[in-house]
Amino acid sequence: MEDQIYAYHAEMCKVFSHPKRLELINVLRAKEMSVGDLAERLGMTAANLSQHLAMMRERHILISRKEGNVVFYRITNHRLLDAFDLLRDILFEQIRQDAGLIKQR
Amino acid sequence: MEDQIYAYHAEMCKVFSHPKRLELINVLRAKEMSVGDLAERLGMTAANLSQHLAMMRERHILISRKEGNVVFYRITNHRLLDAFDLLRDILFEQIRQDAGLIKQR
DNA sequence: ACAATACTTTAGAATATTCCAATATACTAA
DNA sequence: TTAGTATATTGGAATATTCTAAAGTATTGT
Repeated sequence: MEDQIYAYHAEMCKVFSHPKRLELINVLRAKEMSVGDLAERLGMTAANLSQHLAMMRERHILISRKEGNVVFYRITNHRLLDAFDLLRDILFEQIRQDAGLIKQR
Repeated sequence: MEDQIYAYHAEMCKVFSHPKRLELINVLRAKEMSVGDLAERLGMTAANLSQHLAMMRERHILISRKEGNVVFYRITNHRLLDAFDLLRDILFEQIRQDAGLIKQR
């Protein structure tokens, strides 16, 4: 039971463990976007992007909306951005500290 | 440059993307622990655990302290636990919502 | 109906992650 | 010095992730 929670937790975190998926989340911060626009913005093929989008949709991180021929994606729960920001902040703190250790010598 | 940040960000998040590493972080929440005790608590071989510990050490998530024969590990930056808790919370929220959708039918 | 556009899916190769088993290292105690 | 304990590292097999290329689906415009 507890193990199951860790497993789900890890599955959700896998979303964050790819640079392009992080960029995607950051780009969708303010507004929804079409697959085509996202592909251009991120410099990826539509096929590859679509795979990432699918895995994030399955995990309920993103939802899509179809308008004619075009599919728009947006972030499901904006608290996810709080997690994104917090992790990035911790990273920056760490980088500053590591830099400090080098300077000290 | 911006790409580099996403790459580092993703590297840090990989720590969270394995159930046993999450459990490890959660167990080290309150206190440092020896490798032996951790191995027993998590039900892993010392060798396997040691590999996870090494990757977390390299990313400066954990630090170790040696006392005689025994190595103790602890969390470097406790803000990481805030991220852990936030992500878990988002997960629970999601599970509740998904359950709600099923009940509605 | 046909071609074009936007996106998705599938198959498979390349790469990365994970685990186990065996060996290596560091320290302690006899 | 030797044996024992605790941890780390290495090599290799099993599995998972990622990307590319090609084919598939849905919708629009002619």
